[in-house]
Amino acid sequence: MNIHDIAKLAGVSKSTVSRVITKNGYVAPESQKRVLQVMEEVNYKPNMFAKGMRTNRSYSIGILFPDLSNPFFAEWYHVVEQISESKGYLNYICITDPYGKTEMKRIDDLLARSIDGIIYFSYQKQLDIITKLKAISKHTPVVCCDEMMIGEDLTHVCADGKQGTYQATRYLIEKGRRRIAYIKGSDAYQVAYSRYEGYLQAMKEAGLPVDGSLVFNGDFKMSDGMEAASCFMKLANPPDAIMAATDLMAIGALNYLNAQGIPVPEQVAVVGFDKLQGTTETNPQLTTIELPIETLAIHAIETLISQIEGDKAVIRKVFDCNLIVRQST
Amino acid sequence: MNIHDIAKLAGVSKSTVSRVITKNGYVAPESQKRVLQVMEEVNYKPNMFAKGMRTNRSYSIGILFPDLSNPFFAEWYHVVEQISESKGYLNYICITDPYGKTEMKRIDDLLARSIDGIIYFSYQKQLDIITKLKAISKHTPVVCCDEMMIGEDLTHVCADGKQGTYQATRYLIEKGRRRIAYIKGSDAYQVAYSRYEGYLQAMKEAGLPVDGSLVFNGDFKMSDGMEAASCFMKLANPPDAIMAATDLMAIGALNYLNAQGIPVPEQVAVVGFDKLQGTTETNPQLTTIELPIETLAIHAIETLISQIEGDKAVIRKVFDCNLIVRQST
DNA sequence: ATTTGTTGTGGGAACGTTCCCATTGTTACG
DNA sequence: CGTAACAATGGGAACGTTCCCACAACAAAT
Repeated sequence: MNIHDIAKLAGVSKSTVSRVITKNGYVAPESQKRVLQVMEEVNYKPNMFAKGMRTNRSYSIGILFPDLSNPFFAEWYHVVEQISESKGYLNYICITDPYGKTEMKRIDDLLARSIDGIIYFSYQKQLDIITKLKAISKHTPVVCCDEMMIGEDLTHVCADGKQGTYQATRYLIEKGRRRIAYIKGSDAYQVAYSRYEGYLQAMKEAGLPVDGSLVFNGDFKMSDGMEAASCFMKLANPPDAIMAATDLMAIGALNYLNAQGIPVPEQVAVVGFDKLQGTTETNPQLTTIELPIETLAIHAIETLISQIEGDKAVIRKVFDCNLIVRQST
Repeated sequence: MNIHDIAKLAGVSKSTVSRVITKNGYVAPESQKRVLQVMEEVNYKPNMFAKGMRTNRSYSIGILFPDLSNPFFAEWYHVVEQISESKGYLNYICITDPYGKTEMKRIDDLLARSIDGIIYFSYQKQLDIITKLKAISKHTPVVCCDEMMIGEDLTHVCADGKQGTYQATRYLIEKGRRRIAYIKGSDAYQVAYSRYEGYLQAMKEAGLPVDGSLVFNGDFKMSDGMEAASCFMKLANPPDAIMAATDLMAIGALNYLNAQGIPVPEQVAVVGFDKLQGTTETNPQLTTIELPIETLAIHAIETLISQIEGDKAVIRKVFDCNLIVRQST
């Protein structure tokens, strides 16, 4: 069933039908009514291929995630999907491996499908990908969502994890904590490094030394948090606060401290990062740094769509992370 | 840059270029080489709209999830994405709300994009959707992944949660447990009900009464598991085993029992469902029923693609869930 | 009375592929 | 040597849209 059949059934030309569909040009109210009625009756759906061939628009967006099992992405996408659908777009989701080896291939796959725009997430900063994204953005809008893109000449919408950690560290210092330990995420993840930098900066500004034995290299797992806390508390001079690059590791640390009967926050304060749902169910409730997921999602998709629909400027939006003070500090 | 330009650059006709691209028909090795070389040089990408208009194939698949925050879907999709990409397909991901109000709209959105196939997940059994899917599957392959579709005349690939729970319940009975409590998931979710049925069937077959006070209506949250265990253990005649419809609720129950100093598994055995990663880190390690996620994912996508590529039969694959015996029983 | 502008309509080219058909060599075989 | 089969090629229609263009009817302005 095509535009031609509709035209015949409604007793008009295909041009008139096209004008009704695209809402473009003059068409008599009566003709319009008849065409719409026929389209409804036969459940006419325009052919996207033919439409796309003429307009070069697919109403499809490509999104690259490094790893969907991270609840951040699931939550972010929930919000994005709703907005994009309401504006007429559907999203391709590609999972790139966390070490970025498959990103090029996925980007080419997406471009081959004439997507209208790309949203890009990654765990690592890769120069060849950045070069490619810049080239692509000359003709197809690209929105990057990693804070490692801050400073690059690419549209980006992200949160400032460095600022978040800096803020939390300063808060601990103001509350009188002096020996503040830090559980890092894996260096392979750029975001982990940014967070760590916020800690370093706050310590430095306060004139506090960063003791090497108070920095633990974790890998985001709860068990890493337990191990880190165990190492810290066995030191001759244990810390009076523990910050972790993720809530999961903070919960691990909390579990260790609870099991050992070390009072939190009296003896040791604990701060996480992410504001996972589970962090209100810990004992004591975990102080954490909130990643403004919904804000990020809304701005990412709205920025992309505005660029698809004509906005040409490079847009940079960096949102702050808020410290959520609860019982563990 | 189109097929015409390539033809001119390679000194052949567009027909020959087309033959090279589609690998269809005779073409001299020398011509082929030249064409491929030119395509490489100018980084030619065929126009999917034009291609699709002729072939009616988009190499795109639509997937409907009721809720991406459930780690099952994330893990399942990781596997599916890799396979579909290797076979030349990319996937649209739609999130339908858990109560199924937006499914119709999303299905229409997908069909408007001429997807080659649909994979459908839902939490609830809805007759109008089933009718629609059956109609669609006359021209576009549909694979359903919910066990509520067992028995319907629709291709499905799913796990048998009833069988899994049945098997685990029998195991507990064989080990001498007699008062077995069950923490249900919400009735709004078909899968929760199926699991519950397995429990009922095993109890009935063993001639054990199902005491109403030993069945708790939960809602999948960890706190529901704690509450359930608390109710159960305060009974005059408390259970000697607790099964839960999900690991998360089982972990909640375990936490309560540990906090109360009730020995697991000596006094009460605990069994979960899902085999979440975290279940090896509990104390004691949780016995659980394994949902064969990878198997489900592989068969779902391979079944769909085989149907897209010509297989016309309705295919039904139902996989067993395996009991993973660990320390909590 | 002629021009100008507005409203409404239909015809046809174009988008970039695929694939059918016709044509030309070349090889194989009776 | 004639014919059939095969290998290689190019021309052109078709897919279902959009959009430019031409044109008709009529109203308003000159």
